[in-house]
Amino acid sequence: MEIQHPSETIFHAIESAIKAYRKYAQQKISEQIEGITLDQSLALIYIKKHPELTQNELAELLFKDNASLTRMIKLMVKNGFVTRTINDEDLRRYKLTLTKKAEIIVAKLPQIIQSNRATALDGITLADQEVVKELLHDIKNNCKI
Amino acid sequence: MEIQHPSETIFHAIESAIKAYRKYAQQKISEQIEGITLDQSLALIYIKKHPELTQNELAELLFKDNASLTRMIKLMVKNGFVTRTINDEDLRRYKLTLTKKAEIIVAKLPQIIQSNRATALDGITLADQEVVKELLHDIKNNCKI
DNA sequence: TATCATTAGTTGATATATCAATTATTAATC
DNA sequence: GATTAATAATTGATATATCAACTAATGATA
Repeated sequence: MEIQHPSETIFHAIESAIKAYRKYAQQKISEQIEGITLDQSLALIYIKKHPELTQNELAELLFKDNASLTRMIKLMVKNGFVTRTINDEDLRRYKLTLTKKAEIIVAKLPQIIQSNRATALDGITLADQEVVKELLHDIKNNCKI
Repeated sequence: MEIQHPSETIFHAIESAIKAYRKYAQQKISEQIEGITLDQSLALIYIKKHPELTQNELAELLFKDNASLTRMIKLMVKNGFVTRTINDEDLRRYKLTLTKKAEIIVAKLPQIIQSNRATALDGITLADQEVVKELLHDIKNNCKI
């Protein structure tokens, strides 16, 4: 049985594109902000905008395993980006809050991220982006078990 | 500055789709073959088809760091999928060869992979796939520094 | 209200990602 | 032919991915 060579598939193209973007975005962030990863940056944005999110919900948004997120949060606390406090309404969960250091970072991020996205999507129409989003959404749904 | 929320972006859609596909593909492989990852499976296919590839070239095809691939190969040798022998023409590189165990696996893989891809791409036209591939290719090129 | 199921989060084990530094070999240049 | 540059692969340090097993708290139900 002859299958299409992996590097010719759409899946290869998808991985290739997202890895290139992540690498580029991380570089651009690192140029201006020290000691933070792309995912940590996104985590800060999410926490700031939706402070009520549970870690599990945050994990899903960031495409991370709960276990990974636990360790990521732990590291972000250690690195002084986030503080964790008890949530009196539900003792299973925690409240995550940005530190001042993180607030300063979050203030800088939008320009960087905006610029990264603009660079990555240069010359690509919004209409095409929507087509791609829909197709990717279909792939995702097709893969639900 | 208000930027588009990360989860609304095309990058989020890309990550979401590829992660769903990888998870699905891994599950389907695991159902039929024990003790091998999706990436290791792809590595076997590449090695079988292009035995002359260096580890660095292989790494690029699999979207892995050279360091990651070194460890992956080491593990595949340990797990009895691959043997490494000296390359007399260039002592810096190695020859990678599939073991019998791996040959049996590689014989089973095409059906599984074919089926996985078909499931993931169900209802999506080839024409649309090409559009997406092109757009992803553009993103990749835009992100080259 | 006692039992059971669900939810939120953690931990251990193992594999992989990433960057930088390093070794060994080969290629290029003078 | 000696020096330098480039290539192939490895290693160390640190972070993350993944699965399974686990604790603790809350919710549902009988």
